[in-house]
Amino acid sequence: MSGVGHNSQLPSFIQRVEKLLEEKDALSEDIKEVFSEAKGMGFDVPAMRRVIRLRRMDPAKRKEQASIDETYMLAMGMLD
Amino acid sequence: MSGVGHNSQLPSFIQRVEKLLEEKDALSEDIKEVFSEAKGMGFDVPAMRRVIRLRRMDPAKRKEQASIDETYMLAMGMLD
Amino acid sequence: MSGVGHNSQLPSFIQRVEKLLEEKDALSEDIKEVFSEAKGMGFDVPAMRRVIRLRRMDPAKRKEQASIDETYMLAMGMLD
Amino acid sequence: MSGVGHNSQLPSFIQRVEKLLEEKDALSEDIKEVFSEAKGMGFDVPAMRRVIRLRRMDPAKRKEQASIDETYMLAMGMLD
DNA sequence: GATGCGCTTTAAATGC
DNA sequence: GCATTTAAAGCGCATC
Repeated sequence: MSGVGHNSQLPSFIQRVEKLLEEKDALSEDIKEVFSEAKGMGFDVPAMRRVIRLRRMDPAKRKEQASIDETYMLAMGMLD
Repeated sequence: MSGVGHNSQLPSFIQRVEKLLEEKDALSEDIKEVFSEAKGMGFDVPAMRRVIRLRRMDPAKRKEQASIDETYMLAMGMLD
Repeated sequence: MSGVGHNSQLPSFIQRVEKLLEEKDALSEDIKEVFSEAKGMGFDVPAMRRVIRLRRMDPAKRKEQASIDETYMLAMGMLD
Repeated sequence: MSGVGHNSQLPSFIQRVEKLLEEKDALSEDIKEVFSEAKGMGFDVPAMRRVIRLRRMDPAKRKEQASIDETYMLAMGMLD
């Protein structure tokens, strides 16, 4: 069974989430505009996304992953 | 070919995006907390998400979809 | 630390997975073709997908979800 | 408007897709088992997935991407 | 060992 | 074909 919450409280929760979602949407728009501007100056947007993802990773974890990847690629003959 | 942009301008773009992403992350955290609070009061969080998704859809589109779905479900014998 | 596996065994595992992935890709292609054919006859593909998704759900679970959704939508004044 | 297709034909399309989906599910299970076996022998499954993804990319495209990534990372001071 | 759940990441699909 | 939006998969964790 689900839903023992008092349903009169539901609108408040829903509206709080919706307000936050609207703010998220606005930020997504802002990000899109930055990428659009960068693209207009000749930058490669997917590459920018990849770099940003790497920068957001923990550096130690990133190095560890790169090390394992290299080991596995070597074992697969992908580095010759 | 990609990347004719002047790379000295890249850090500015990247940093602008990263700042916006941090704000998005903060909002995601806020949303998570609202759902957590709602869950603590007995609400069904996946159901809340479904309702929110419906509310964010264009009403006309929502009705149209529901109508088609019903037609197809009827054709599939799912409504007996 | 990761990767105590004997790397000489890695290619076998990788190739087994890749073969299975190719078979999955072929099936995905087949599915795409069925939808394409259906679309060509006037069917609404996204609606078909929604119906299929519903059919793949456990019926009891589906009913339970629909019931909760209705309760919540009622609480949100979406059913008037 | 959607749905000019003759609905008596819908079940056939739906069932064809569902059959293919079941086959896909079976393959997904098989893949999961291979990874589970590999994991049991000490291999790093996420790393295996990354390697497989790289292997499935077009080599020229992969090289091109790596090159751009390096350029951008250099511009961001991530390679010092 | 397998089940469920929340979160993250990845892939697919839709629409322009 | 490309970009956005949406759905699915995978992973970690907790539990039984």
